[in-house]
Amino acid sequence: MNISKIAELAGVSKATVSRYLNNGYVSKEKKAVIQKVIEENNYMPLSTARNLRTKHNYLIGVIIPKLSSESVARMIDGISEIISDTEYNIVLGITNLNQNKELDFLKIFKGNSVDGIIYIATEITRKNREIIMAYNKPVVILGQENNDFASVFHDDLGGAYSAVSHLIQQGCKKIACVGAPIRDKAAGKSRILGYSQAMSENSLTVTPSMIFEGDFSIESGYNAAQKLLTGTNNFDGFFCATDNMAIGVMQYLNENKIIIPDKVKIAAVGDSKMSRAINPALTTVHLFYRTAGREAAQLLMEQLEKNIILSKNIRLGYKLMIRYSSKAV
Amino acid sequence: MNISKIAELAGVSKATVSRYLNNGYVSKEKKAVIQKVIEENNYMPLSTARNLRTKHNYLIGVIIPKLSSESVARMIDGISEIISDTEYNIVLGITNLNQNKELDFLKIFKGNSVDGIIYIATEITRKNREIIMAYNKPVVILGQENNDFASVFHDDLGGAYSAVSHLIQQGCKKIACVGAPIRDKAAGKSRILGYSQAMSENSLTVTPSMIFEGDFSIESGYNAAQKLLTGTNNFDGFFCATDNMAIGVMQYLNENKIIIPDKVKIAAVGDSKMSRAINPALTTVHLFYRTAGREAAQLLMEQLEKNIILSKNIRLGYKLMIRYSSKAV
DNA sequence: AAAATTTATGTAACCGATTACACAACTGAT
DNA sequence: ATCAGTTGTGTAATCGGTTACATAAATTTT
Repeated sequence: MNISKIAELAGVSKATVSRYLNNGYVSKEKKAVIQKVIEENNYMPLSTARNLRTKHNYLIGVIIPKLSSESVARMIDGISEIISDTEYNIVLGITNLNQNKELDFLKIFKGNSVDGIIYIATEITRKNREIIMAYNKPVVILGQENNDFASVFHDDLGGAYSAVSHLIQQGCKKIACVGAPIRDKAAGKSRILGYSQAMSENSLTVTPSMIFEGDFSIESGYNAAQKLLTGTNNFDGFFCATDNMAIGVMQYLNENKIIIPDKVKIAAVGDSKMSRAINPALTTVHLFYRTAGREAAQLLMEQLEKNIILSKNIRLGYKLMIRYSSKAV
Repeated sequence: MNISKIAELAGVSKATVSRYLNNGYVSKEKKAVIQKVIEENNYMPLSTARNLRTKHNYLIGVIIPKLSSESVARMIDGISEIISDTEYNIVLGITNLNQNKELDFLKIFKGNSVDGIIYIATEITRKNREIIMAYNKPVVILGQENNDFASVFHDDLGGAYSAVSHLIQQGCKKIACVGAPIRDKAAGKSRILGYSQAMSENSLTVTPSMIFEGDFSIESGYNAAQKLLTGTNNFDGFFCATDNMAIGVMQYLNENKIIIPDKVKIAAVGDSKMSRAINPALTTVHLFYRTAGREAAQLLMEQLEKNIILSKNIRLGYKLMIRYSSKAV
């Protein structure tokens, strides 16, 4: 069933049917006939054909490192909240933290004709930038600041800074840092920087041996605690770049009967569901992931609607959620 | 830049360029020229045009209730693992547990021309079935058994049965059940059935007041515990249809100084990351979500490749992960 | 009442690829 | 040397919509 058959059955030209579908000039009488024929035949225009002519695809590509991460899931939920009011749909590109896959998806999406891209990047390399530059459709970088393109990001540095400052206020003198990979600008570099800044502003020294680079996993948090607590190191605080790694740290402390928050206080970033569920509840920085997703989607939609390319940058705040893991005793 | 321009620049017809792109007969010499021109111009064929002609879209629709659920995330990870080896991409339909949205997506996907659908359904109503029936492309129902269409699902009943049997073995006599909405065939109905079956087979009575219907959330687990433990009820065990709700139960027990597993033992279903992270670690049934996603994707791919519609049904097993929360004291 | 505008409709071109068909040239088998 | 099969290429049709253009009728403005 196609537009020509419908036109034939309705006794009009296919142009008229097309106008009916796109709210063009059609008389009441013909409207009624066309509607009837369409309903009877359960006709639905083939989007491919329309897309070819109109150069619209009503698809936006979303490139993400992985799904099984609460922060990513929340951002996508935010995106989908905005998208679902429009006639756009989301095409997912899951890279599994593989740099080449990111490039692949950028290429595929270019060819596969999505109308725009939301890109949750870990690291934006020169190559990535080149591809995006050559892409003549709107792109929004989500989760990290970027001056070349539109971006929506969190105040990772500020968040980390506030968490570490809080630990210091609660009496910590020697705070370890379990960071994320530094090539990850937002979760890695910025949060470690926030840690360092808070420490130095409070005249607390930071040595490289106080910092462990984890990989986001619970296990790496566990390993971090194990490694950091060997020898004469007697930390009284842990700052973790992610809740997940903090949970690993807590597991290790637990197993070794190091009481939280009596002996060691902990703070992290993420405010995941788990941070509230575990015992003791974890002090952590809330980042507005869902809002970030919404903002990114809105920014993309604005560009698609107005058919322009913006390079607006939106920074979102944070909120320190103080819970039991950092309580002064 | 389109195929005609490339053809012109390469001094051949566009048919030859198309053959070059699709591994048809092209002489070595022309191949070289075409390749050069394509590279110089960074040409990439417009998928819309190809799709219109070939009736392929290289897109599969994945309908899910929500993303911020570990089980769903794991299933999609499994799907994407299989998909990423092909030239297909995933179009996401997030329904937010809204029945109408499910219908909408089924319709949109039909028009938007995805080549097949993987449908993680909660409840398959008559209307849903009708739409899918009318859809002449392959559909795989993921997460619940279905005789009308291809499906990949877990042994929810068996899993729940084994968890409850285990609690009984550990000495529990009076076990409460925190279930999921019964209209959810898999997580709701089947798991409650598994609970009931294990109880009755061990000559333990079940009354309606021993069952609470939660909504998947941690809060509903908390509320369930609160409600179930009022009055003279003195449960010595809790079976929860999901880890999330079990965590809510544990929070309540914790706050009320009811020691786990000494006073009350707990078992759940899901084997989420959280179930390992919390203290005490939660005994829970592992379901092979990632595998399920892979199987569903493979089943869909098989149908797409062979251009047939199958209604194969694949049941996956389970594995009881025994942890501290159900330890006999 | 004439002119200008809006409404209504059909014809045909177009979007950018694939592919059936025709035909030629080359290869190998008889 | 002839015939069949494989390889190579161009022309033109096709997929199913949208839209520029032409034209006519209905409506509004002057």
